[in-house]
Amino acid sequence: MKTTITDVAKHAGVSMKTVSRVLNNEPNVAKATRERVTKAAEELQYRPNLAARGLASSRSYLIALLYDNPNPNYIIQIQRGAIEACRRSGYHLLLEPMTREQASGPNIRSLLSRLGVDGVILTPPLSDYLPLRREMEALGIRYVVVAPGEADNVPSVRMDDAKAATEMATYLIEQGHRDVGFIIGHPDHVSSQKRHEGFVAAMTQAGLAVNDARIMKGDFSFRSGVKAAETLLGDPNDRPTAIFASNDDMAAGVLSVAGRLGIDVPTELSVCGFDNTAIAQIIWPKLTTVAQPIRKMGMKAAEILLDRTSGDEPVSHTLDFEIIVRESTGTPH
Amino acid sequence: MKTTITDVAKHAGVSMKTVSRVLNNEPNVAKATRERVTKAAEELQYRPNLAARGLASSRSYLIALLYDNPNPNYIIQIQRGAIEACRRSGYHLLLEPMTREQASGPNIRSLLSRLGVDGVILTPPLSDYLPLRREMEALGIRYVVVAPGEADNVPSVRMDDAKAATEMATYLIEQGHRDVGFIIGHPDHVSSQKRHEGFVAAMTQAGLAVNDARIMKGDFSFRSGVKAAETLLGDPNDRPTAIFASNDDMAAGVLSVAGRLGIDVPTELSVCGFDNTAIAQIIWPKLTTVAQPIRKMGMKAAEILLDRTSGDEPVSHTLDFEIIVRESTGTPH
DNA sequence: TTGTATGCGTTATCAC
DNA sequence: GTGATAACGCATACAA
Repeated sequence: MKTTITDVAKHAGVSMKTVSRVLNNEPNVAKATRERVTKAAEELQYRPNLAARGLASSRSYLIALLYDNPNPNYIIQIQRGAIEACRRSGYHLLLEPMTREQASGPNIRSLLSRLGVDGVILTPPLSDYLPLRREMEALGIRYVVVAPGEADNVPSVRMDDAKAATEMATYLIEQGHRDVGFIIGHPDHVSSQKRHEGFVAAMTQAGLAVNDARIMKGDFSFRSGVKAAETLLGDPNDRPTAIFASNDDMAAGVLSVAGRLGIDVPTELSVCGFDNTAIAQIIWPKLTTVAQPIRKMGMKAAEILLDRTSGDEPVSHTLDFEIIVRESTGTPH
Repeated sequence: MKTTITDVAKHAGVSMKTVSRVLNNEPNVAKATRERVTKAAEELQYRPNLAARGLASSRSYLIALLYDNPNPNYIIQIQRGAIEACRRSGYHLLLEPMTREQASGPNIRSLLSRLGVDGVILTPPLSDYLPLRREMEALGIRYVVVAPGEADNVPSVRMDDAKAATEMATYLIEQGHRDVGFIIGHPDHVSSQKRHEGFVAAMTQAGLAVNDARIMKGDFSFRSGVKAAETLLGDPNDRPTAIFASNDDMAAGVLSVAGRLGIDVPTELSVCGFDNTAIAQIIWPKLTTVAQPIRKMGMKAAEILLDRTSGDEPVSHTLDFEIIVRESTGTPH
């Protein structure tokens, strides 16, 4: 039924060690032998046994993804990227959703050590959860954090929110907009602050005044986008020609208010968001927005974990975002 | 560093076999011995090694979730449920995203057998992908399909779309609506047809005529919802008092048209969707919709896999949906 | 370039 | 009830 490495060895007329060498692409095998073994493995439909391999090498060929209360799209993309990297190295991805409470509870230690995974990926908000990191370090488990708030001295993968916001605002300015409204995100998120800073930087760089009346406070919700837009667009004689919302949900809120007020987008008003979530494409007109390299972050995180050659110095990678121009922005008139 | 079963045995003054017995809750162990072993394991912070256990028992303690082009929210919820069930049994969930092409390619066989998982969960649209199922059967891998189109003779977990649509429509009728519009989903999805059938059944049961002019064809997209609503609501003198869209995206489209036309929801028009996706709560007014028991389906699927006691007869489970009433529906006036 | 012997940590077999 | 001892399938020193 199950063909083992010994069967292959017998079939190829070599020792199991040689088979092992071939299977793991180790050097020092004659070309002819290698081919013979490969062929034998093929014929016997040999598949290495993960458990046996793991036991012998004291590796699990597994890495774990830890997350809490995920934004489904975000976490799915992280997963995609991580899995892609795993497959290239014969690894598999284990899922471990957990609340902050669980992450700090007494069980986390047993959970982590029981897994016996070769590495762990931490996603927000777990990325900034220090007790969890401590635990991993105590257990000697390699880990990479995704999009941490602070630039700690740990392996991490991130995106430059401020730079992205600057670039998006600059795009708006280049389109000819001079009077741009901005809706800030939830005050508890580091990204809110950074995106706001990035926006201000772009305006300043362009020599444009940042009018406080055009800066609204939101909380990342559709509803808060609606409210901000009602204020921003309330006076027909004093409206910005563009509104930059800190995320897509709020931008969608702006769009709905514009529709209600009979303001055509993008001819009378340009609207852009941030995150490139599903709603950006669902809604109409489709949103111009910033796409975070989420999939790539997941991939890179896994790669860092799987790359055993890398030294001990923690590597921090900043990946490129992308400005996605759709139908919700244009030149003012 | 790593405490093994032998360490625990020594510490407790018994043989490793006895420890194994205790750990696996096997019978034939004196109560006192059992306690002594448990205590020793506790003190030594013993954690069983997955790989070793798997090798010896020829089980992997892993089940795999196969999916293709997932709706993020859907798959995340399936994952949550499956993981919950897995944890209760000391299992872990492996993720295997794959396209239909991959699932039918030559690699699938090696991938499946290499995994050595103890079971596989298939989610739509892979649930109805027969070649994949064949492969699993040939390999002798246990599997459960989630929400298959046809009621085959395989273990499955599903929801009754038609019944849910009937119940939702009945709710509308009970609110006093007599003239209800309906937007059909994408023609390629089995659920579209079933939801339509369910709607018609409710109307018929209530003795209400199903006016063809009130039945629109959509494709599950926001845009198609907009178009359907424009037709349905175009004539101020001939409008339905409620619109039932086959999914939330289309319902959101209806909402946006209503907003543009100055039709107040829910006082002048009731709108409801299906699926309870994120947009149902993001948008305003929040959508009345049908919540599929997605998490539970994932959980049930995993349970079926992990329940070795169940006989050979394939079990099909139909789980309960839930009608979620929010702000987008009310009584007509 | 190839082979032999041993061990990884657990479960399973059988004897006591 | 309990305990030796042999698998499980592979990797890894160490030899040859």
